[in-house]
Amino acid sequence: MEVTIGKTRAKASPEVVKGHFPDKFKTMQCPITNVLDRISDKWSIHTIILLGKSEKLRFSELMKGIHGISQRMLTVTLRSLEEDGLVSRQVFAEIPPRVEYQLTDLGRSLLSQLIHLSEWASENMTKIFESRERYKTEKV
Amino acid sequence: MEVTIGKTRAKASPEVVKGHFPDKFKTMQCPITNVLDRISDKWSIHTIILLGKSEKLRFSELMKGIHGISQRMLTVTLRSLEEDGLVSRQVFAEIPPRVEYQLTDLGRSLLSQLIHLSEWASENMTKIFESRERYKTEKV
DNA sequence: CCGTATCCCGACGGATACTG
DNA sequence: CAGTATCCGTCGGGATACGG
Repeated sequence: MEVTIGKTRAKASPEVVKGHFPDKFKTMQCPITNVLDRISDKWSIHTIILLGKSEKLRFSELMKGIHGISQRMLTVTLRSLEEDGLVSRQVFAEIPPRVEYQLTDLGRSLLSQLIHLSEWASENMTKIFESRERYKTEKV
Repeated sequence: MEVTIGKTRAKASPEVVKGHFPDKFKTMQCPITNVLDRISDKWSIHTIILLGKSEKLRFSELMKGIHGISQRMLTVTLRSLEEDGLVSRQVFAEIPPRVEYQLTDLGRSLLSQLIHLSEWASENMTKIFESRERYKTEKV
């Protein structure tokens, strides 16, 4: 597995090469990096894991389930998950409006990976915290 | 597996509750979130994967291997990986100086998780890119 | 209820210059 | 070589207000 990071633009104009890279160049990065960037997003991970626990969830249910997320970030997160085909969105023409989200097959296949990752985190966080403490005191 | 996101401060003073949360409160988040935050960092993932390919690597070798990273971010990344006990750092008292980094056992156990994740990414990125294209055209 | 639009602050991280 | 220190632009994302 070859992972190329950074911008893989062939030959950009010099004034673009220097300085910061605008958003439009992000899509031209290494594909794996590109995909991992989305996946590794904090809110995305938790949204997917939460959706994995229930078949379908409404917007407001997700808000309650993901402690600390703002309405804006939930919307943004759900849109990009939908864009990537990981989550499906169904709007009901009712009053009051109802919108239901659920994982797609692709989303569920990612879920299992994320569960492994978060299990690793929960199994090893004690070691990590101990290591941080050790590092802190050594620094003093 | 219960995942609590966000700030779990019990009762902060009102003027702190409102507005942004400074760095010092990040450590008081949910442990799993806390650990995942570090792990899901773009540069950390690639540093770990690169270190997984070789037994030991020098600072300059890592610089070359991780395309696009700055000296500053490599230093910062390596320090936090060392702090978390995922990477070990060995300094040789030579002129010119030599510093070698390698994964710890903990780091290697994380590596296998990350490899699974990036294999998932490379297996499914076509689907994801197709989905993004579809989304884009639907939006028009 | 489920968003979108706007404002705005502060963290992230690149560029650069300097050391042991 | 392997960093550290500083400056500073960019942008993620919270708060808020409003729309269908």
